[in-house]
Amino acid sequence: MAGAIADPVRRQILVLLKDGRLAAGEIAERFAISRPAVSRHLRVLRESGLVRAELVGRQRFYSLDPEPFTGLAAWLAQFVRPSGWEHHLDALETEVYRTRRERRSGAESREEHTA
Amino acid sequence: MAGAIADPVRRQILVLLKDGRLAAGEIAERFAISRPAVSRHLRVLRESGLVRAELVGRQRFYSLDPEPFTGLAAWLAQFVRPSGWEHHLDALETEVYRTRRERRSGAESREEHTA
DNA sequence: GGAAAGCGTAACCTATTAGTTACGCTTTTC
DNA sequence: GAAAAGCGTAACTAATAGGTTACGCTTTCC
Repeated sequence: MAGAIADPVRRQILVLLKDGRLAAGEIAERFAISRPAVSRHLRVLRESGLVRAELVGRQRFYSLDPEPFTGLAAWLAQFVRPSGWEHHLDALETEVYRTRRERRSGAESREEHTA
Repeated sequence: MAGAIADPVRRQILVLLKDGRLAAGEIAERFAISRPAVSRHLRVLRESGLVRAELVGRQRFYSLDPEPFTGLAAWLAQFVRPSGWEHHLDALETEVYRTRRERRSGAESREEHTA
């Protein structure tokens, strides 16, 4: 996931998709690189779950899947101080975790390990 | 910046520094890889502004610079659904829990669900 | 002053990544 | 049914990333 966002082309693709779904060709023609190159970027985005493909005829429409972003946002929230909804995330974190733990009482006691 | 957090070792270093400053050696001994390898990760983090080094005697203390995180957080905010607390909670629960668990186990080997 | 501690850098090797061209498979169009 | 449109995949190449060992520079310690 974090690796998927590391590439500038992929980040740009995500921004493009923010306005709605686009066919693979429509995405590709907005970049200087070859179409297969874009196609593989799309595959990376697909495999990391950031994007979903929808087959319509011979076209492949790509659209954002916002869910995985939340994970990174939550991770990032550790480092960002109080502002916006990230703060809410941070505040919720403890609560949510506690609830979870209580719910699944007594399983999986993963221990620390300094590899 | 985005490239800096793409690497799991570097992400882990950032998490370590969340609790306060650490000398280069203290950081390095928490990883299985060689000290020079960690040293170069630290350089990447330094050059991307996520971390700052402070020379004390023959030691180099590293500490977080939280400011650059805000930029990525802002970029990321574009993609997170702005509506629906319920949705947030539901979607976040798993992620937040996962983050917590990673924080405790210190390893982080997940993060690839490859649809 | 010399040994050792603490870190960074250099040189080198390998695995991964991002790009290219060539090609093949469906679906539409005429 | 043949041509063309739309996309993905394969094979290959060049660049980059991340790891290792060897080494050099300061600072502390005796």
